Amino acid sequence: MKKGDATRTAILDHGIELATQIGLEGLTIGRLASDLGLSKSGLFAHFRSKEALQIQVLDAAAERFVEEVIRPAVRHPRGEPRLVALFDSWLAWTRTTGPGGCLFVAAAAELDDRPGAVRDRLVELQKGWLETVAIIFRTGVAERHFGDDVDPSQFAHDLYSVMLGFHHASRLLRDPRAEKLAHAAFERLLSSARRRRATA
Amino acid sequence: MKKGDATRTAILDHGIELATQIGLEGLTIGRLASDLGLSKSGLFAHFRSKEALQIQVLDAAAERFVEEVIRPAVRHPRGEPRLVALFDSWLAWTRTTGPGGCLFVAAAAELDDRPGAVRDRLVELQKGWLETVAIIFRTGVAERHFGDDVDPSQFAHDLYSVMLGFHHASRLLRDPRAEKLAHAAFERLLSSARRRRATA
DNA sequence: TGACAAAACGAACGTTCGTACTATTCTCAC
DNA sequence: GTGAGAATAGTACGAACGTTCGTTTTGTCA
Repeated sequence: MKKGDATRTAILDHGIELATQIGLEGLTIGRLASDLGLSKSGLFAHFRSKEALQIQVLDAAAERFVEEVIRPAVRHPRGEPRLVALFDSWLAWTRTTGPGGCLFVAAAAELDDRPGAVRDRLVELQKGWLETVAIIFRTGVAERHFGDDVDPSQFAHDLYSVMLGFHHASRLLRDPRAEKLAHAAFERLLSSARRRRATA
Repeated sequence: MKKGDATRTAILDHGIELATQIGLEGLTIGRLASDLGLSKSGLFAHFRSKEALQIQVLDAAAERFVEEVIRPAVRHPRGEPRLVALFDSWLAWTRTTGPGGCLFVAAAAELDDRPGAVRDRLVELQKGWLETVAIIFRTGVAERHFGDDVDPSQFAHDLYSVMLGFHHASRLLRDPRAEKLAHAAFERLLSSARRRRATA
């Protein structure tokens, strides 16, 4: 059990890249196979349905996401520095994943009206991600960087909105100011979450 | 030339709805035809390629968007009230369009890596929309509701980010708090744009 | 090395896709 | 009411889709 796992990994790696560009539904077994120099049936045998392939692509991407975005961030000091690191590594991630930006952003819009196991898995992953952001934010409340009157899940939602906005400006509009806009929005978000100085 | 235009309109109407749910690419001539009780070839004759159909669906949606979102908003007083109205009518729009939310949000993620005439048209429309938001914001600066140190295009970008976040929470996550989260984010955006009272 | 399993192959399936033709039916101005 | 032209239907096409099957190649360990 060695060769098989190697190809499977290669398939998923390329699958992530492809799905980011043309969508999880647009991801095609034939295309995937010919890109990797495999036969359609040979590739198909690894997964036994397209749905399984899609889910495993999602899971593989999530694994990489944890490794490349979350893990590096939690090495930074709790609170605001960790959040800043998270934001930065997320920005880097959208470049890393290949020319398509972030798979999860692409999949979110694609699957939001398509019930099924793939959608369910994506929702799970996204909820987990938002929860992670909220948890990291809470470390900032504990460190007294942020006010305890700020709802962590609201903060997580707002931060993700910033990221979605960046993705839109950067990937669709090809706006060269995208990164600047995102940083400004992030800074505004942070400053509104910081502890009020004099009041109450 | 009367019957033809009627069917064409019906096709585009249903096309908008369908494209919102399954994407502009997933939008299929056969499906569209059978839904409307037309033959594939009969429907196809109205547009002479799928690309033309997609672009006309986009244009039809844009027309409706102006009618349902922008026009009602500009009937409100310049400045902040107009912006609030715009935000509210946009929220209403995501419900109106059918069960799929906003076509443009869905199309944005789908087409961001697919070069072609459809993408070009979408980018045009989106830039126009952001410009409209910026213009409305400027009326608020003129009315001294907002500070003149705020970049209108940054504001437009931030507002659209809030909308993207709402779409994500509402359509993918089915979060019942989606609307509340969006309103809070919008309020935070507004308050940070308002004129500083005492400083500088 | 030989035996057994894992992995990849090639061909075919039924379906659906977009598009190209031709033929038929409908609509409306005269 | 009829004739012209628009609107729709019908049929066929090549390609690609996901999937199944039986076979062949490759890898692994006793």
